[in-house]
Amino acid sequence: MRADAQRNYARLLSVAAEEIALNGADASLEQIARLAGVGSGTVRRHFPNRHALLAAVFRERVESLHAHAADLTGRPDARAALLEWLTAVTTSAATIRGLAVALNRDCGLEPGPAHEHCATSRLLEAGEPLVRQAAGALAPGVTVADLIALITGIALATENHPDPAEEANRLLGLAFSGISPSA
Amino acid sequence: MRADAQRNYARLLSVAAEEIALNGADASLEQIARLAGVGSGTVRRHFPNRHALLAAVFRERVESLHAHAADLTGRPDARAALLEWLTAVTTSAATIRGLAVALNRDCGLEPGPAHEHCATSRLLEAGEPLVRQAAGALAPGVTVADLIALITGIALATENHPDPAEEANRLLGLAFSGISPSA
DNA sequence: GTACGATACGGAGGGCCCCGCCGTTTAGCA
DNA sequence: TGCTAAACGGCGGGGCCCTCCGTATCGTAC
Repeated sequence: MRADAQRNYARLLSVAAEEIALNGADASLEQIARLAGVGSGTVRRHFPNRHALLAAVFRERVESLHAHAADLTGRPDARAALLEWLTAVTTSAATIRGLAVALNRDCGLEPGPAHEHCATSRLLEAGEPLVRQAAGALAPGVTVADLIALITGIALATENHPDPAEEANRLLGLAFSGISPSA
Repeated sequence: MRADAQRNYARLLSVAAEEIALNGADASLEQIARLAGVGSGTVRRHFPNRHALLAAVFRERVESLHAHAADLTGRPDARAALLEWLTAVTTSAATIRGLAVALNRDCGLEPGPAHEHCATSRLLEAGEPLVRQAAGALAPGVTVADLIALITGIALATENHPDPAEEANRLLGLAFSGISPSA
């Protein structure tokens, strides 16, 4: 990768992060190009579509959640470990504008090599051991995918709330323990 | 309202319903105008913004859910009644393309007279008695708003699933009884 | 230090969309 | 039948996405 390409890539990533934080996942790619001082073609060269840009912007955060999950595996209280991780994911999804949308969208991609390395897949990988560990304490049939879908949904639904993270975590807590537990 | 205006309104509503079912809540307003055989100005005259169009398109369905809730109040098993209604709402939100997005968006409106009569408010009104009845069987602090938010989120998150309604209801069931009930 | 090939860049152009506006048509009443 | 207010259609401005291609720049080989 040429030096100027690297510079532009970094600039774009940083500007895109700000712009997405400001305007959500539908931020204007042309505006990002303008703010980064590059042509619109350069954006599309580095990121062939919006999804690629979102993935790149959120990559670090997703990796950090991945690492967090790794830290939690093997904890004596598997249920608490799972809940801690789910809370961390929820907080990120509800706090970081655009992340929930990005997670939600890459569920709609056709399978393929790109799909295997997308943010959602990384989260599924990360959470799978935690779910397996806690399986005994979970309702039958619960999968990591269910939990990630639920969190994504909760984050999307609380986007307009005054305090998204708090509200999202409250809903997560309700769903985890049960809205109407006395079955 | 003049006769021609009524005709156009009806045509627009019907065309919009099809087009939204096909392309989601972001369907092109100009395309709707074209299909209805009217000018784009006519669309904007009847529906000053996209949200107004969505509200009108989904009005009947929301009213039907409202009525369903009324039918269920007073049932002996309050918990089952609530769950039945939530299931109906979930099925609608997951099946009818664009409805979940519409519900999610009108949470973001500034308060005002329009906000009081929006689809979400109608659902809140409808569900409130059911929640009150079932309060004894619910986790402390649960509100109708929580449940509607959760359902909206679930519907958004399962939009890309092969069978959205089934998956959405499965997630609803999990959240209702608890993902990890043994608290 | 220079010359060259590959790589990356920028921006113009086409298509679509939303939105505001205004001249024209038409429905409904007198 | 004539009139007026309501409703209509579509034009023009602005924005965005996307493709494409001539140009500038980087890095290397000599």
